Amino acid sequence: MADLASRISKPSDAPADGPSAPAAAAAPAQDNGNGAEEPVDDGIQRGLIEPAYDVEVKLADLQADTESPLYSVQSFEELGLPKSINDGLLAMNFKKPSKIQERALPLMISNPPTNMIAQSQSGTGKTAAFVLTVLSRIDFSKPTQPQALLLAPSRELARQIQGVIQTVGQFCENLIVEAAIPGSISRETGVKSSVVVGTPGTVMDLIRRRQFDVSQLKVLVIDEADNMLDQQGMGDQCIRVKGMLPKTIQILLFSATFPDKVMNYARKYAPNSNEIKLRHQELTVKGISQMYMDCPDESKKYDTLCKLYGLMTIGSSVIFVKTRDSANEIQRRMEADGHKVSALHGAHEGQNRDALLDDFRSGRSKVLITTNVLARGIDVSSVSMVINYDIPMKGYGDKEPDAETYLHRIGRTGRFGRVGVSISFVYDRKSFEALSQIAEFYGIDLIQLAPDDWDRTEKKVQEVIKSSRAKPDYAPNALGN
DNA sequence: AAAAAAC
Repeated sequence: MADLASRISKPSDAPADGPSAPAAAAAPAQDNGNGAEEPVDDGIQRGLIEPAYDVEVKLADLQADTESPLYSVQSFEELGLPKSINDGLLAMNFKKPSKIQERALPLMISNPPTNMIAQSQSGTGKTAAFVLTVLSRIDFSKPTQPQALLLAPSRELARQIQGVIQTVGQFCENLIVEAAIPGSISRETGVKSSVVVGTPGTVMDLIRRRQFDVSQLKVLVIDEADNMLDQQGMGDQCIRVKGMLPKTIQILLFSATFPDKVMNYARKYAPNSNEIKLRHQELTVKGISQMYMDCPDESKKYDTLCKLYGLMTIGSSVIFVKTRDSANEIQRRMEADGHKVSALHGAHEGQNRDALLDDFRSGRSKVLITTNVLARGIDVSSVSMVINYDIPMKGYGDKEPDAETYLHRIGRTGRFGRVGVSISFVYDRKSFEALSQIAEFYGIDLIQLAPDDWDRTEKKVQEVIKSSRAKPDYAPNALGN
């Protein structure tokens, strides 16, 4: 692959240009119209960023006809939730609803229950929004009667959501939350909780074995819904699961991305929904400084990765690769080269996966090499750098860049107003053009880094990462850590 | 040509 003639630019080249190139950051002044922000000259955002946010709310016919529903709330108290739930929010240091929460929550908790399709940038509080809705619908006097079902695309995300529900609901008496993931539900007893968070296959299995009584379910939440409904296999399972649930169940679909094609499925799956949708130019998170490294050939990607190790461990970092095998291979080589890294993917045992992620969350491990299994939803506030070792491609044959997965991957940093860095590796025309198309899709510029100008790379990355260590003054992450 | 998700 070391075809020097085919690479786009030498490391020492001036920033790439041309309409389809990821142009070097061209001094976008951040101006929120109130003059409070200093213009910056390098495209790097510093400190805590209040996300610019333009929601488009489309009301379901039912609610468009009524005047009563609140369209926006300024505080959680206004929602009129039980004190136990408000106490949970307080304990998590959730002081004020995020944008998505203030718009979506009143629509979701109102009666009669109405379906919702909600889109919001990564790290802006979607999880807490649907968790509050779920808790608002639970009758706590029936603690072992399943009343809410939440589906997620990976065991890691299901466990994380389970943790958020338990934390927000810590003052709710008799709240039991179970994860329906492989190995978690006892074969003897079956589901014995009011809230179930699971992956589609296991949930299907439990329902078929009659170990999960779905007759009293009030609400179905599908997180990462575009992925869940679009994926072959998971899409079918989601449809079958829905077919077995009460017809009146409230359906809530959440994601940071909803490609047009999948929006059609979503509207069929959750008919007559309220909708909150963003234009794709508004989907990138301002706090994430998106960079790319133009490597001379594929083998230099590994060398570059090793050079970045010192910067990766200032905070925590996630390295995304295409396959399980390359995750293992890079881990093996890095360890042989004296770096401490771990690798998490679907070939590992469930318990091993749980332990690896727990170590990463707690900071015991700081560099995690992984596949797309962790691209979506995973919330670890200390992640200050995301590396796209391989540019995400969709479908068979790697023909098309996967802009949605790119956005979800980089969204593992810059959570809740924090700042972070993403570095995408390109090394040939194909990877360069793929990244260019992604940049064009979102209407963004990427900051170019050159492998042989290490001083500049270090400076660019450090500027962001050091400021990311500052404590946020609002909205801690969804796990409250 | 991948990953994920069930037994």
